[in-house]
Amino acid sequence: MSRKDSSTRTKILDATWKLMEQSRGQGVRMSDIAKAAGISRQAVYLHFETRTDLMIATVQYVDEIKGLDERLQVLETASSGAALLDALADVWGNYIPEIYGIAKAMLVMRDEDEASAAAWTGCMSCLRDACEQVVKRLKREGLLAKGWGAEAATDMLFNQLSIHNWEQLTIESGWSTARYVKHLKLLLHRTFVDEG
Amino acid sequence: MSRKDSSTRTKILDATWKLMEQSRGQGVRMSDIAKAAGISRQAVYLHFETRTDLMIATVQYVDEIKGLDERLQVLETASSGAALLDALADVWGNYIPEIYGIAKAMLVMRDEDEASAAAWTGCMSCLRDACEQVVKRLKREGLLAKGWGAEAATDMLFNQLSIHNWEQLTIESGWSTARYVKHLKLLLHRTFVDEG
DNA sequence: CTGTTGCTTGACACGGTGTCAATTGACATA
DNA sequence: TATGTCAATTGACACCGTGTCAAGCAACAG
Repeated sequence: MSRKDSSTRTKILDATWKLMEQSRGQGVRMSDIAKAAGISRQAVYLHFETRTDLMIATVQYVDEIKGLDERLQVLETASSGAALLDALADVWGNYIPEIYGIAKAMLVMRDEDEASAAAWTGCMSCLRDACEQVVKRLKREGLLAKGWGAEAATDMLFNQLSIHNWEQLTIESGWSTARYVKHLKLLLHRTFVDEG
Repeated sequence: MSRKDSSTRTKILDATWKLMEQSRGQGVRMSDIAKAAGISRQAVYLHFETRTDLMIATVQYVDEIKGLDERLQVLETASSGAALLDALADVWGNYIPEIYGIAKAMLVMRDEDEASAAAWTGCMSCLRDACEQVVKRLKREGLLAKGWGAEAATDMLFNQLSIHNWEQLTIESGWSTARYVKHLKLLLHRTFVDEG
């Protein structure tokens, strides 16, 4: 498709993705990636200038394949603000486990790397937009709970969807994804939806 | 007091703490700490075997001085489960900014270091206990909202207090601590307290 | 005067990232 | 068939941060 789809490049991206998922985004070296891709370590640098570069490219690669954007489009069909909240929790909550490895790697890098931070924020913007839409819809329907401004509610909703939260509840507290989604929905409804 | 209170050791702990707060827990090298403590880099290793060791000791040092335990004792005096929730949000929400630097450093290390993870979990256990107490109290009073078991509510409450959440809302979304505490309380009440 | 204690200095090993130069093998084109 | 180009290989090396080691030094105690 694009100018840069040499099969080697794709092999590297696939290898990176796979290793990141396997090791939950940690302890993966450039040499591991090279080995997994079946090439020399130096060849990786022929395609990606730095480790950061490679990670960002991988995130975009995964994003293209997994298509969060498209998944979020089911939100268009929701019949009410409350239904929107559920749909958002479903889509996102089931998406996280599919991308956790590379996402975690990005979360780690972003602490130390300006470029990673920017790239990640970009990736998350479509989710943030979705949060904003949901809040607006709730407000329009007069169902946004008392005490929440649109802005604060958006920030908080977005915050509730953070990967760290999923991480703590599933990996640390041992929740299943279904349990996570179920209680997330419960929290979101009680928090944001006014039960007239 | 204890066997290990040589003034040099304290100097190192103070320097580590200060640097961690200044740089938000990142990019602090052993040599930086040594310089800040006014000693040679090697002298640090005379007191702490590894970087991990030093971080754990610093966390305990800060914990002793800041005394989260004692602060949480005001919870004893709360008149109701709902008041407990507020008190918990107040105490913890105002505690985080005071220890964010070293806490962030631990959060980063714990991803790669088993010992750090264990130490951090230990530090957080008193907070988790507090969460459990609050939930139990709510339940006893019949005010724990429908849909929540004691266990799930505890996990979720603890999760809501995570430093990552504070980090995202304040540093990323620009909230003040007061705004954070206020909306945290709002969320906690709506989520967990049954308004008959 | 001797030992011990706490620290200094300087050198070094290791692991991971990133760079560089020389080489090879495949393929296209004249 | 000769030539040039492109992608990849090999091996060496620099840089950084952590952690180790050995030798030395200054102060203080018996």
